[in-house]
Amino acid sequence: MKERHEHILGEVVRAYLDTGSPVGSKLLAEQGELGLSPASIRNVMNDLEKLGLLYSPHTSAGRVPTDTGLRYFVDTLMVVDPDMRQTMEHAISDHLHDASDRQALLQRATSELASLTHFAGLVSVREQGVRRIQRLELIPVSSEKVLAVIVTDSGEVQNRLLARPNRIQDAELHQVSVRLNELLRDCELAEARRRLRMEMESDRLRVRQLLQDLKRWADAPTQNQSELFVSGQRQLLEMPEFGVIDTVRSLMSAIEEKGRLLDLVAQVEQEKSGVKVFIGSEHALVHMEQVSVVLSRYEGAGNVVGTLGVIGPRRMHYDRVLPIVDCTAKWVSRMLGAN
Amino acid sequence: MKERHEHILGEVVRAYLDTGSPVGSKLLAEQGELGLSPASIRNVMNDLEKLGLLYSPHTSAGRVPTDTGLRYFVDTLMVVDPDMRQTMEHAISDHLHDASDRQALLQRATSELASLTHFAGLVSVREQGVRRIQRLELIPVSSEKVLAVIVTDSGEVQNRLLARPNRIQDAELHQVSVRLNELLRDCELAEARRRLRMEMESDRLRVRQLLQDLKRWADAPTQNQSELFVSGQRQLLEMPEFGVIDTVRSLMSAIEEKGRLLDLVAQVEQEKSGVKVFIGSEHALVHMEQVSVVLSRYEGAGNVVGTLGVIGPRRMHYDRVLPIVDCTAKWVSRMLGAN
DNA sequence: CAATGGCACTGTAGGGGGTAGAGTGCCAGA
DNA sequence: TCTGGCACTCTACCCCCTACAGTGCCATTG
Repeated sequence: MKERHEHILGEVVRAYLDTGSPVGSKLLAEQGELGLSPASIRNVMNDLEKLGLLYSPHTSAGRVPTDTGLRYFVDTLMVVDPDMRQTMEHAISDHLHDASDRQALLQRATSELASLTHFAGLVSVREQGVRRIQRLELIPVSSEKVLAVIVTDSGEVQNRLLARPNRIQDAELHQVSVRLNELLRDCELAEARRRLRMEMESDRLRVRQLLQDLKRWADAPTQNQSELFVSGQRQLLEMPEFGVIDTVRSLMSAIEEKGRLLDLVAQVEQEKSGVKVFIGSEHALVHMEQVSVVLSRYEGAGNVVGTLGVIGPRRMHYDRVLPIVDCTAKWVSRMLGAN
Repeated sequence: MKERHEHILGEVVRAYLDTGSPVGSKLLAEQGELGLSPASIRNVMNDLEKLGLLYSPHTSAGRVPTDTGLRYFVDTLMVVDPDMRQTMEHAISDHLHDASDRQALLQRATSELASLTHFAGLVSVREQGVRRIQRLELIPVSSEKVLAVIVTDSGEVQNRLLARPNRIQDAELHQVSVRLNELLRDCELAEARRRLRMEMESDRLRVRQLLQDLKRWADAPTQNQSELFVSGQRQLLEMPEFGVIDTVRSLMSAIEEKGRLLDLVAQVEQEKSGVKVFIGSEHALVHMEQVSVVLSRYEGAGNVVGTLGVIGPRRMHYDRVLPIVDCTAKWVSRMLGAN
């Protein structure tokens, strides 16, 4: 591909990203970036159309970049303004650096992604491999309830209210707590279940019911093993390309059917790191040909792995969005690593 | 108002709720419910229009009930099918009865509201009056982090990860925990702040930094003092009346600007209990004249008070939605009371 | 006197035709 | 190799027109 072709493709993409409407040869010529007459530009555009990088909606409209055209732009033509990247990085670190816990961190990450890009921000968490119990604590809450707190090695905290065994004293409860901690520390979930069952059988602790409850908890399919945080859906409604209610509808479905979107995409990038872009039909999500997804993987201590990014219209300023997603992923990784 | 007028108003409302389009005299006559000719029906409809209960979008369209018309229907004409109510009650209790904690309960309540009504379900929680600390626990998590858990008298649980004081042993940490429990038990937040400050000054515990962190936590504007759970926004997109993107937009804004919606409405029903309905412009939310809100108050142990309900199109089957909201509120109250 | 059938009136939805504008492809000429 | 010119094509939009639905009013009827 000749340099001129690349140049013109770049201009078409830029103009299209700015305006959203098909761009014609006249417009580009008047813009004066390339010092060519409309006719010459038309010739080149014709070539680009034959190459499958542009296409015209109809005879008398301008040209719109195809998915492949945008991909070419993202992969080879796009340059990221270092100043802009710097600014973004500041904004991101400002918002993330003092998050109090993992939950808060990820929540802020989504909302920061959303507010910087004006699209919907997504963050998914997945525990890779098996979780270990790092700590288990029983806290008397009332005469009938005990609060059980479990901390896993990935820094996740889970609470549950359990029934308090009859007439058990705070002190005794504390002993049970200490004993269970010895028993279950650094235990995988499966192992924990096994040990709890054994403990129940020996019933040394007069707290059969409590153990039963704990075991039931451990038995429950660990639903939040894969979570998804989303924010800024509303901003998608502001996008002119989503004037058609149908697109919004499928977009929202895709987001609400939580896992599917990210699971699907996360599979693809199992090994790779760095930012990945799925433009239009590349992600093969039905009815979402007008939608692009920009994702990056992040990692933290204790086998925490996740994917984070934004979902928005195909026509987005990739040169802005990519660095934002990239920086956010790096910061989240850093903060989870320091945990 | 004569019986015939009421009868016809009822039929108009029912037909409108079913179809969503203006209903004409011919349709009602053919339906055969009232054994009158179109002309007679027209006369009555004319009266109803003068009374402000119906209105015609234009000369040659049928009639649509006004907000006042719908209100009259809801207040005096509507009858609730007891079988239907029974079925709903079963569905609701099935989904709520085994919720593990408050958070889970309320979350389920929203999603149940949403799935039964096909509109968006809302549940807000507000701590009425001052919260007291019922229990505070410090749990060592790693060599650098301590998990602080606070249980309030309303049964709410909050976690936060704090920095672990240098070289402090588990045993000592436990002592601090016991000591703080004595100090802060049954304390209001303001009082807790005061005591923490005093404690910090005397610095008996060599854990100044930890106390500082705790105090900062207590200082933070208690954001989740008023929470809002929402689910089923997506279903709103399916409603034909929201074909116009603008309505959806304002609806989503109203929902996202969390508190405003419910706060505003909750004020109105400070003292009253039971289900309240706000039809169209009655709630005075801008751009939401086509939207109705059905709410009910619920109460739980420990000063927990909240509002719960659905938000949907003005054209909703009130005879279905009202009992659903009512039952849900009753069940949530019951379960929070038993806590 | 209440109910009805008839009739003229009115506003909307939706289809057809006509026009302005934008952009293209191609070709001849510099 | 680039450019200006020209014929061509397609859309967006405006306007008009008709079909239709439902009304209000009035004279008539039981």
